[in-house]
Amino acid sequence: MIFSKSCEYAIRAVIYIAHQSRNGKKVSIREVAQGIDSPLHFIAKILQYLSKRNIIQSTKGPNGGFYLDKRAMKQTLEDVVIAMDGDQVFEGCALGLRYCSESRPCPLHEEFKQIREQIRYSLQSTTIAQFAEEDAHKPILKR
Amino acid sequence: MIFSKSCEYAIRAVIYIAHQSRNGKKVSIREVAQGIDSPLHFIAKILQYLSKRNIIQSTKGPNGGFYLDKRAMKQTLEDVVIAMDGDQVFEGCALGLRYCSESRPCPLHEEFKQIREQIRYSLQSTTIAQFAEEDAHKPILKR
DNA sequence: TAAATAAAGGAGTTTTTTATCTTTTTTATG
DNA sequence: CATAAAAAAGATAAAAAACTCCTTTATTTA
Repeated sequence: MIFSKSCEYAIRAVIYIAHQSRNGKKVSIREVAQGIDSPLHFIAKILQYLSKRNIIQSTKGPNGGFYLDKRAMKQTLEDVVIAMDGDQVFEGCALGLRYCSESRPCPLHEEFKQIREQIRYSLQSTTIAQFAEEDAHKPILKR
Repeated sequence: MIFSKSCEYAIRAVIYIAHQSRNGKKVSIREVAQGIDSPLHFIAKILQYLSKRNIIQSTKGPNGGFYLDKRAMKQTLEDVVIAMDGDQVFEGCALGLRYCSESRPCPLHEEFKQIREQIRYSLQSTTIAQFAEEDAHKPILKR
């Protein structure tokens, strides 16, 4: 698995919220959980964390919920991934070797450097805003 | 992390054993653990498992240890990874969605299909035998 | 054949990740 | 201001992954 479960849920949630908030609509924890088919209480924690990290926004009380402001819409999936899993996805050695680096590469270094770069590139070039567009995700996330 | 810790150790161990067994030398658990800087008892379990799965060979008793026969040398790193982590590394959806497939792709499907293919290709094109060669891994695994 | 060596096997423990439940705080509105 | 709606916070719990220890079995060799 490239991303942790938390990170997978986070990405799915951000995509869902982006899509739902295209008309300024806010969504509750319950809606997110149903919309992306994730455990209610677990996604609650994740949303709370993403909110604290300013990846998403939230307001309490009636008509409150989670949404994305303009600034947040400009972020990329890379930001979400880094918030959740840090940058070992892009930086870490495939063999888990601490010493591994450009100057002292492990046997798989060159191969995986490319792979990591491609992962980073893919995530960098996908902005959250793209998911807000009308049928940006015809294949809906749920089920 | 692309691979599990067990898988990382497994790859490192196989590379190490391949290199050591280039003159028919067998290596003990202790040697492997030191050689690749891994927990002794943990790598013992992994080697045991790899041996049962016929990824590596072993003999008991004095002068025994782990080694690789001709057939094993012809395997690729893909075989090692599949033995340890199964094929979700190559097959699974980046967002952990069960429904995700060619006919019903998730929003990141196409991007990650390429990434997974590249991972598979890299591992397929790296045979164990390559690591047996004299300075196939100048940057030694240890430390 | 006894002793030593080395892996195999079985049975834990610890740590991390994933998941749940309950209480508190904030906010809107009748 | 009372009530309800919603997220924030805190405290556990369950499951999985990582890691350890002890006993058994197989093999060599003196």
